[in-house]
Amino acid sequence: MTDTRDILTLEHFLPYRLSVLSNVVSNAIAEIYSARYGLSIPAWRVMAILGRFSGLSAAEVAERTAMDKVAVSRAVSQLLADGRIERTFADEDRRRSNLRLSDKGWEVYDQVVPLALEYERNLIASLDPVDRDALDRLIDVLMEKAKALPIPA
Amino acid sequence: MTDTRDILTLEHFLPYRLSVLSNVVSNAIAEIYSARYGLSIPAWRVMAILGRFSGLSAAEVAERTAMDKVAVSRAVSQLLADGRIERTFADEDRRRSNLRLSDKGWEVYDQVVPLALEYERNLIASLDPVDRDALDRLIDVLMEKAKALPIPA
DNA sequence: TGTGTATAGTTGCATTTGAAATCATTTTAG
DNA sequence: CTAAAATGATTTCAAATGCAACTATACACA
Repeated sequence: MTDTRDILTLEHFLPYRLSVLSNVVSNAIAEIYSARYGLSIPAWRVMAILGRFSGLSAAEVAERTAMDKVAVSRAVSQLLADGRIERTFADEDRRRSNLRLSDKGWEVYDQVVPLALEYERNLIASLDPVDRDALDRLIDVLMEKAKALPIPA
Repeated sequence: MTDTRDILTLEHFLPYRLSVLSNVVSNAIAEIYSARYGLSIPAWRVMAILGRFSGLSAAEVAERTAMDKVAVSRAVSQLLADGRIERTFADEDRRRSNLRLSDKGWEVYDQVVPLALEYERNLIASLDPVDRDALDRLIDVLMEKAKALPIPA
């Protein structure tokens, strides 16, 4: 009978390491648009996804950004108020919104995106192509696994 | 003169991918202790670090967990109220706290840690040893780089 | 010693967040 | 055709979070 105690070493615990890394990176990116354009993280996420897929509904934005629908709703209000997106409602179902960047929104988008991409380039600059592929693959594998894993008993 | 527009593809953008992965994993882990033991994420982080390094001050907890000192202060109050940690103040500097798990705290710790470790094991179960090493190394490299990178201009 | 500065930790306040309730519209079933 | 259920989106309210101000103790040095 052993009475050894399991010890959790945070600095080696993958979930913790991911969380710290993700926070540092997200905060750095947020600097690009928060101070300069007064965009919250949710607001920028909405703009980013609309830059890629124009005409999505609020629910589709939520799904594609992994955001809460309340967060999307609030970000959309703010962006509408600032004139950075436009909204119509679908003819065939007038509950359903159609969201897209306005000209003003595209201007912001065109300023922020190159900076965000540059940050990413710098971040991975020290990785060789093999490492970059490995990183992409590992994230995909972990993501799939995490989604499939049952909530621990 | 080209007028191609940079498009940010969120699903390929590393900071976004990290954020989503980290959220999914953190939420799964939080399930282990939040519902069952009424522990918030900050409270559990404090317990986890005290299980590893007993006697730390609040500031040292903050440093080692990458938490805000206000968050630590509040988590400490809560844990004291629940009787899960004990606090004394250092003789040589009575501002400085000494925090440690109580017997009751260790009981919770001993329940949660094996489940957290099991979750981690399951998460990386499909990675071979080479991939696991690569993952650890890549996180370290990115972490160092992220800390060193200037806030984007 | 006394005065100014630094440090550990807490508290107050304003903002953000999230869950649940609500509103409006559409779809389904009888 | 209507009543009930479902869906897209917003609002409400309570809890979590973060910054700045504050308290208490310690240190520096004239």
